Amino acid sequence: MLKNFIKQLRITEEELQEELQKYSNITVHTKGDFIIKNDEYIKVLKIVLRGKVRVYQDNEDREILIYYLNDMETCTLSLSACFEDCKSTVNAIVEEDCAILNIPVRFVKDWNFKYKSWNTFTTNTFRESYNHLINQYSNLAFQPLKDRLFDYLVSKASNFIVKKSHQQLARELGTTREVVSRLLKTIEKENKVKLGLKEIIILDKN
Amino acid sequence: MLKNFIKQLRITEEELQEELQKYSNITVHTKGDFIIKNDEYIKVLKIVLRGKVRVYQDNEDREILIYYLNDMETCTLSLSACFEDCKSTVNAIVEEDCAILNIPVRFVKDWNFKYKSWNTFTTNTFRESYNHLINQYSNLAFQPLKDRLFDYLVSKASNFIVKKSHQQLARELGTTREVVSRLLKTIEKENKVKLGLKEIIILDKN
DNA sequence: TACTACCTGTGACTTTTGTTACAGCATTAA
DNA sequence: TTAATGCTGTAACAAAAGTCACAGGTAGTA
Repeated sequence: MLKNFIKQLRITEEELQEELQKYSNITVHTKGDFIIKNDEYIKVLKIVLRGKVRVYQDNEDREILIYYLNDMETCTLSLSACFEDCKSTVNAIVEEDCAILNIPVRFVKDWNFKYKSWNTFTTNTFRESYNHLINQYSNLAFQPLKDRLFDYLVSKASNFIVKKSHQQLARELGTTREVVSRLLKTIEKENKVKLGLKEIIILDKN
Repeated sequence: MLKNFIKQLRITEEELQEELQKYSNITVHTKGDFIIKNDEYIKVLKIVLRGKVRVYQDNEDREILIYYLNDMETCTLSLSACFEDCKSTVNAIVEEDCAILNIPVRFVKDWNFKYKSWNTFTTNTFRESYNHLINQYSNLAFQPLKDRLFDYLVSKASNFIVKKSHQQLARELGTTREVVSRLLKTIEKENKVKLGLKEIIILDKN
């Protein structure tokens, strides 16, 4: 699995490959495990090799999704923490059993100037995350919840189907279950989705 | 002014200092000038040496502030664009006359692995911007507008005074003038601010 | 002075979102 | 089978934010 990662990232330097072998380790986790907890120090860079992790912020009784980590994705916030010792401001919880590559923070920073491919990797991670977050931000600012919900469904659908409960959707969008139920009903009346139990079928992507 | 920048960023490599001298140029702009326009290609990294620039996204009739650039601050989005040719998704407008350092994108990427101090600079820029944006994001998600407005006033106050019109505040917070006027009035009734013409005095920071 | 362009205040109304409360189903474990 | 738990639907109400309309103030300037 580490080899996949090395390949996917185009880590060509043999020396870096060896360092990765030597200093990183792979851990496995099952659904519901917390990978990162709010207000705890971040000591390793977490890269999801396989599985799915939800990274979110919470606020009293509500939450908002920051991002999902899927196969071969890196937690940008823990990457950021590698460059300055700091506490996490988010939680990360395993949604699908996963294998995680853990790289102690002290290496991540050094490698950044030592290995070109690592430099490219960290820069791209930051860049993509930043652009993604700006989009999220302006959607949150401008789009009514109904549109954000529908767009979210479309983005998360595989084969036009989203297998999530209203509660989950509410969490990820930073709202409440009742509101999601209500909005889904109105979207259904517009013939854009069909609602089932823990399953939503997208009928019309516009 | 370029020397200030070199000093402030701790750019120690003489070779990089020379490259900066050689390839970058400084432009001056007056209030109201657009530095970056939505949907235009980004060709240079913009660093504000002196002055103030407002970077925002717009959406039909409303806007939302992404960030302000003050003395010695770098436009993270144009930095991001240096690593992949792309169009701007924001506008940047001069709010206070300014001097801007322009570095053609092709250098920025190369320097990132060539000069350690440049690498540190770009990484820090990304890191700080990302953290800042995550805060903005979760405030937008969780805080009522009244609290965001008050916090914003506190953050922008110098000597407990904010010299902005309600219209400006509305723009920066992604809302409308009437809403700001109304909220400011209720905050004034709570004796937390005192309203004047184009001037708001903070009385109580809590 | 008179004109213009901003700026602020505010009432009345609408829309969106959140809250409370409850009912009915489905699924799983005991 | 029964109980418990989680999922969905929905009415009724409350609060927050946005919209419309208009009045009056201030400052610059022609």
